[in-house]
Amino acid sequence: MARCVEFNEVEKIEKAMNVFWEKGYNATTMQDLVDAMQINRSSLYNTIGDKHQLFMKCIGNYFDTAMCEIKSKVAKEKSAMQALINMINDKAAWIVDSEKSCLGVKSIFEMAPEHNDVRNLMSRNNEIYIDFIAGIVQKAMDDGEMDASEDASLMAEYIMMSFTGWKQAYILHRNPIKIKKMAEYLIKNIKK
Amino acid sequence: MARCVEFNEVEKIEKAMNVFWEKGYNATTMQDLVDAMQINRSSLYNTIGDKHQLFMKCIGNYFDTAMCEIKSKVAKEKSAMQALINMINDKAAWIVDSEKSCLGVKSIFEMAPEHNDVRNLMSRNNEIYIDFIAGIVQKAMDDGEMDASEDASLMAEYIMMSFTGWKQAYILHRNPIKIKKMAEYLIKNIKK
DNA sequence: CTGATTCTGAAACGTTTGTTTCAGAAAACA
DNA sequence: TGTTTTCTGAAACAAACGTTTCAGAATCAG
Repeated sequence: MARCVEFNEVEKIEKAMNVFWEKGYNATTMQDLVDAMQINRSSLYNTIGDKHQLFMKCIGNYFDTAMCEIKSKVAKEKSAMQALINMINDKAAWIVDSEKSCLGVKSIFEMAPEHNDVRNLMSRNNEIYIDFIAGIVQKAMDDGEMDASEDASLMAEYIMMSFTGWKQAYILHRNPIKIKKMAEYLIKNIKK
Repeated sequence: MARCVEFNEVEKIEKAMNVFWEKGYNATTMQDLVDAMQINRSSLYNTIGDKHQLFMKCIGNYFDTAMCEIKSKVAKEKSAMQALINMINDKAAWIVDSEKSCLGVKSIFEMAPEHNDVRNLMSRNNEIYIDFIAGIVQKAMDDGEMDASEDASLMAEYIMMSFTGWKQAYILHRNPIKIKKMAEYLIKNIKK
């Protein structure tokens, strides 16, 4: 028998993810990745694959983490509307706190338009995420806590898309107060 | 005396802009640019400068064009609120029509976080654009056509940021109807 | 036409890129 | 311990990158 793989793949993927997150796909070199992952080039190519395959695993992992996080946060809250409000405020705080952009958004604009495999993966993931949020929105509507004049999934997408706009504004102006106001205005709009 | 420059710089910049627009900064090669601009490498370096300088001129030109366009469109409309509605619908239609992403947004997410000169230029340009829209919003508020409970410049930014979200959604799902609904919902929200 | 100057095209530059190779170290089993 | 298999590290690879160079063509003034 021979040796077995000695590194935790998920752990390494996470480190690679952070590099892509910070620099974007094209600006990230294999050297950057090898350095950050603390792994040999050969092992990387043998176990994970080339740059593109690694990237795909990273955005997969990014989504899994995000999905996991939102689910656990929502589970802690009884009121659906309150869960949504928390989510919005959390996102607003996260946008302001994090130095980095958002790997999801960054990848959509950099890669998705010209790389079908990236677009398909992100599209599928995004749909799952939206569906989950739509479920909460529907519950908030059913409970009479939220304006029910619109479709739940449209509202879910509307909320999610706002986050992208906020990130853009924050990259440009670095004004935390503005983001806070945006969050407040969004909450006001979706409330009954 | 010697020869003088024989090409129209603005015209060439525009062609370069379209390449960056389609591919993004890092994925665009000098070869792509030389081919599209129909200009020699030497002339390019002698008159405009290197890749980064060319890019800066491109996003400058992008903004100038966008600013010019919005001003002429707004000038045609008497009602401020109607001008805003037209702008929103135009943007929604443009997002669906254009194969390309948006050079502005693309550059903000790809370049602005790590390139201060890009961020500064785009931040300044964006502010000018927002101020212009805020002026129209203010007029719509003064005329009693728009909900005046919020700050005009916040509302202007809120509208602009929505466009970024729409573009993201359209890249992922290519669903024109969804974008149309988003535009309708936005208009409903800002109306009095 | 002549001479001065600038623009042009292609070739060459030195890096940097993503990827592969391969000899040797490390680990598991008998 | 010996054998087998796999993992590791560094070096090497070809291709592509942004940029520079330079001889010659093109343009002007006299």
